[in-house]
Parts: sequence; structure tokens; C-alpha cells
Amino acid sequence: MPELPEVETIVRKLRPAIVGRVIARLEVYSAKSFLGDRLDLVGSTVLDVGRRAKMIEIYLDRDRVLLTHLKMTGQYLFQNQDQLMAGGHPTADWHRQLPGKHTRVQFDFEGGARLFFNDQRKFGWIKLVQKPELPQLYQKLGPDVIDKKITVVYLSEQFSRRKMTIKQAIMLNEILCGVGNIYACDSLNDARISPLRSARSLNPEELARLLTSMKKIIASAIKNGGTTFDGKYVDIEGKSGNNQSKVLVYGRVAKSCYNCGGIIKKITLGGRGTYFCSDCQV
DNA sequence: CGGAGTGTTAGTCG
DNA sequence: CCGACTAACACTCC
Repeated sequence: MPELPEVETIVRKLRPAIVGRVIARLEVYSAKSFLGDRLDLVGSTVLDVGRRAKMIEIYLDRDRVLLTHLKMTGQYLFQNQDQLMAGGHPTADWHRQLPGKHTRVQFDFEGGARLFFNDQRKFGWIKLVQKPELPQLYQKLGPDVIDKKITVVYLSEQFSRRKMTIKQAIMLNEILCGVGNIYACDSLNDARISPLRSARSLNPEELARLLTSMKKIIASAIKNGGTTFDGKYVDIEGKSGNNQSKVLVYGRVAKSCYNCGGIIKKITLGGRGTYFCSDCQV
């Protein structure tokens, strides 16, 4: 269930794996997982792989883009048959049967490599769109949290009109993209700000602290290859990330806060589990 | 067995 | 405009 660091990790591994490959076959096992007209996809070449917010962009020839949102349980898994036949090492998930129970879409490339879109809960999707449609599709999205456009002045202006809590506000995609539940909780802990504060109540000094924390937490999670709980996020080889050992508060209810030793509490905000330390987060 | 919870986000309704 | 709530779905945990 990827947030920005997990999606970014997938994109970085997917790019060298599939750029230049030609789609030889497409199999859709779950109709609702593939949106758009998929005629003429066979024979298309992958030109590049990118990311916007938590979406993966697979650029094809003829100005087409396969846009993917992994939502809660989506995964891309890549297997390279020709490398195996040439004596390469099996990938980490080689024990995994692919296509499997949760495989919703399968791409076969010329030469034998295959890309699987697995998604247990079927919230995720792959959508075939035309490149010129992208700006329209992204219209309601704020800048990525790591974008230079996100400044204290920008956040202050955006939050001033909102009555919601600061935690809900930093997860709102129309303001800024890429901060999901884990990193929202952790950023607030790092910045020593309570998730229960109203967004408009933060002063510029607190906003600056929060912004620094969000960027730091996200960058560190990318460096660590993302956070894996229960195997729900894995990279394209089926491998878990390494950031779970670095998590500050998410999922650590009743454990002690690394800042101050206080006991971490769990509450619900906007229907999402929210972990924080009421001793040092004020 | 029933109910709650899960890393997302659109949509609806007041 | 805003915010509260729900649905989409499958599975695990208590």
C-alpha cells in the first residue's frame, strides 16, 4: 500500500527493467483493473517510466501513457525469462506463482520478460490515456511534497482556510501530494506537532519545522527503498523495503517515543489510524 | 463466527 | 466552500 517513497522506488526499478521493451501480449484477468481502449497496445515500445503523486506513468510510443494507481494493495512484479535462461539468478519472488490469484493484468514483452500487475483488493487501476490528457487529469493535484513549490508561504495560505486537523490537511492531495498515512504520522512526530491541531493554528515556525520533517522523512524512506508491513508493498522483484525499521510512530502503539520516551497512542482521525506521542507532540 | 481494521481516494450528502 | 461519511474489495486479526 504504497505512498510516494514506495511508488518512487518502484519507478526507479521499473525504468531500467522495461524501457525499450516491446509489448507482445496483454492479458487482463480483471476487467475493472484496466481502463481505456487497449486495442493496438501490442507492438508498442516503452519509452520511459515516470511518477506524479502516487501514480506511475509508463510512456509508450504514439503519445500514449499507461497510468497506474496502486491504491492500497497494488504491486508491479517483473520477471525476465530470457535472463533466467541465460543462467542469471532467479529474482527474489521466484517462488511466487505468476500469474497468481491476485494477478489482474499481465504484460508479455518480446524476448520473454513479463510484467504483472497484482492487486488483492482491486482498488488500483491501470488506465491507457493520451499524453496530452495528463495535465487535465492532474489538474486538481497540488505539487508533490518534494517539489520546490511547496513552501511555508504556500502551506500557510492553503491551510488558513481549513478547519480540519493538520494531519488530515497534509494528506489532502489538492494541497500537496505524496504524504500518506505512515509518513503523515511520522512527519508530525519528527516535527513535534500534534496531529489534532487545526491546520490553520500552525504558526510559520511550526510550518517550517513540519515541512522540513516531511521532506526529510520522505527522502529517507526513498533512500531506504520504502516501508513494508505484511508484505503489502514489495518492489518489482518481490522484495520488501528497508524503511520499516526506521518508522517513528506508525503502528507503534503503546511503545515508547524515540524523542522523549512517552507512550505512543493510537486514535482515529478522518477514519484513519493515527499514531502520536502526546508528551512531545503539542 | 462477527466485526473491525488495512499504507487510497472519489463521490455523495448535508 | 467545507467537512463528515461511504464505497470500491479481499483478507487478517481479535
